[in-house]
Amino acid sequence: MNTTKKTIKKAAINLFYKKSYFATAMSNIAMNSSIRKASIYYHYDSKEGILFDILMTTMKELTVYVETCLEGIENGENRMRAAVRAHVKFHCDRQKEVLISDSELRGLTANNYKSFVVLRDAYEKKFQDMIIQGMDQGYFAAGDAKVISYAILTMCTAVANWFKPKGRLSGDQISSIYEELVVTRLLKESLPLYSFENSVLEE
Amino acid sequence: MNTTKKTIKKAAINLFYKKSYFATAMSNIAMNSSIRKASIYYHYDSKEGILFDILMTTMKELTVYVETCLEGIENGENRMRAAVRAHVKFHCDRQKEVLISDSELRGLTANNYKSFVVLRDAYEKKFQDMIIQGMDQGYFAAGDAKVISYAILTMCTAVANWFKPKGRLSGDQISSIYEELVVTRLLKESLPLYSFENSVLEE
DNA sequence: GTCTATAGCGAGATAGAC
DNA sequence: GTCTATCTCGCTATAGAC
Repeated sequence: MNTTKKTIKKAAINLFYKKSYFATAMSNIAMNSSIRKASIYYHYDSKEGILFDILMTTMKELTVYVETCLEGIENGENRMRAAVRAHVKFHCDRQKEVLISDSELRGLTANNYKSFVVLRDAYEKKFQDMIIQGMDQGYFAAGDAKVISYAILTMCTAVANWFKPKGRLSGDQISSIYEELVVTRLLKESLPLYSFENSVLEE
Repeated sequence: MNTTKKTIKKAAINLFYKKSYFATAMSNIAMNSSIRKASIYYHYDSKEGILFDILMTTMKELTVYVETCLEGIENGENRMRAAVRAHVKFHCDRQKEVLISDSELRGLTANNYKSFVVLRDAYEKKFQDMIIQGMDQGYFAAGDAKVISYAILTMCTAVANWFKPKGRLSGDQISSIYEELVVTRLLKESLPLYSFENSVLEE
């Protein structure tokens, strides 16, 4: 992707985040890219094209990032820990893009919407499978796997709603807190007492 | 509020939920209210006036509902349980309005935005205070109270993102699951072993 | 209280010069 | 590849009849 296109995309990310997709005009994007609005159409077919580009690349990069962080980890609990860490970290580092991904899907026409949802569902399924496997094999506490998956994913995703880049805690610190909250508390809490010592010794 | 105004508000809620605030035109609202768009301006000053009405009444009703559900409950843990149940139930029952409240704040001009945020912050502070008190008094496990508050509130709020009115689980069932997830797992998990029996017997 | 008609504006997108 | 100029459309909001 050439420099101008990158500039346009970055300006769009800032504006869609700040004002929302529909409230952002092509002229706004143009002004923030130091270009005339007609020139944008050399790089993108339409306004929706910009949104689609942002959404797809963000979703793909999230998927790749989490996969990279899981590489080489065999143990199921540790994979879950790494996945939560990576998901939360990405949602701190790429706050604007992921918030757009969360709230601007209604800006997509049917086909583009479908393309995006395929990626998102595949991503979410990986988390669900990790949780279900843990429950099946007993290293995570039993529970309604679907609901617990939603609870965990939405909780980790929502970090992007309140994270402040210059706040008290860094993205890494928040990732660590969430790793503990999710895996130690949410997923392992209700192990029966008699197995508690075992589960500690086994790790 | 008269019948016509209620009809307009209800149509707006459906459209803002489905298409977003900015993508909804006054003519859309008019059509779904079986009225001409000019007639809307007899009931509301502006399009933003409709949004503001929806946001404020929803926030106020949420606050009143949760307060009502807490009435007469003294025990701190039980208050937290009731608050989570009520919050989640409301987010199932009033799914459309709360999703608008979550994603359309950028449609408000400065003064209206401030008015809304005052209500929202006051509401969230009640949850935070319950959590902090529980940690101080030791019936909730220690942790970063701020982050845990955010984690809990965003997780419970996000139920509105995936809840399906005709799905497998009712709002009441989901409320129960979340009550357990939040209070038993997230907030009580890491009590040290020696106090575990005590904390069970004391309840 | 609701209507028809329209003002006034800014949007997304295109044409064609350079 | 970027520009100026412009098309066409639909938006929020208002005027004034009934």
